[in-house]
Amino acid sequence: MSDDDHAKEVTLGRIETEVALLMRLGEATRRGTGTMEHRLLDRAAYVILRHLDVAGPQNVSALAARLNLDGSTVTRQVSALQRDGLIARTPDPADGRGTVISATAAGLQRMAAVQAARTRLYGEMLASWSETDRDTLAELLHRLNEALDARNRRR
Amino acid sequence: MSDDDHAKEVTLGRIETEVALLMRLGEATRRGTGTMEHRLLDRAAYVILRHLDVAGPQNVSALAARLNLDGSTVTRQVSALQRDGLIARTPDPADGRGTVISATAAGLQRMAAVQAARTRLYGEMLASWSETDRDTLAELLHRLNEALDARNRRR
DNA sequence: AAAATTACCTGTATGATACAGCTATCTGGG
DNA sequence: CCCAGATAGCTGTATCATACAGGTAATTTT
Repeated sequence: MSDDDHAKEVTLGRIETEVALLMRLGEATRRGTGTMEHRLLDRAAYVILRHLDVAGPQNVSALAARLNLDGSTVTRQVSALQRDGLIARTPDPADGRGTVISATAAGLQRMAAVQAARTRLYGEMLASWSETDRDTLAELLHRLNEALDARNRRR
Repeated sequence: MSDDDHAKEVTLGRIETEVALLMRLGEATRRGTGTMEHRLLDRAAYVILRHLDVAGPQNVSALAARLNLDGSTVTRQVSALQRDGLIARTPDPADGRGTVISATAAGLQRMAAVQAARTRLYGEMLASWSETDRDTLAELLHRLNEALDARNRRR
């Protein structure tokens, strides 16, 4: 193995390490902030509402595919969200089997509150960072996610 | 709000979005690769073995504190790992209450295999990236994790 | 119009985790 | 030296997120 290959290997190992760590820390953070605004929405509820916000009303299968979740999981999450009045189910006019899920005003508001709390948290944590570094992090994370997503979908 | 503040806000929002997405994609990837080398170790087992590898034998409480997990969770994970012969429990000579957890050769080997598989995966996914970008990603993720960790511990 | 597919739901199982309570051990102030 | 309180680890129990398998109803294909 050449020196270059070795350096590349080391870097990939570091990325692997840091992503694994981030997963754990992210979990812990989500749980730790539970007493505050976060407990308002659990994990899946948040991502579902976010997705409905950016992508608009859609049916369960579309959500499941987009979020890499089993349909049954989304069904249950959606049921819980409906119980809490955060989403509404309406029959799909174009397909009698389908139900269209749409976020309610309350749901969007709740989601926005959690989002704001989290953004604030990142603001505090990254207060000492340069704007350039923050920007670069956002950009590289975005590209990493694209790569992960592409890989997940391909297989 | 000044233009600068606004830009900062936007960047933080992007980071929040991308981290949330990464959590979901990471989960999906972990599950999706389950048929291969990954199924050899479940999530917590991997991080425990990794930590034992880098930080050496230690007792349950130390592991729990380091990994931001409840002691009971670590106890159970460790029991499963012991059942599979991947770690060994020995009484702590310095403290009759404690048990020292150490990775076995089999455990380290298993962990290394998973690590290699994941590193390979990142290599494929990030094949088109420049070495500079990969390096920057590793560095910024590291700093992000430090920030998250500091925040978790403070509270 | 029968067959195949799709959408959603429900039953059931698994895994990771937390919290509360237990026992054994340790430690520091009288 | 001894007891009160702290600590280490374990076990019981609960919750949550998720998957897979199977069911029903509606749709699409042939």
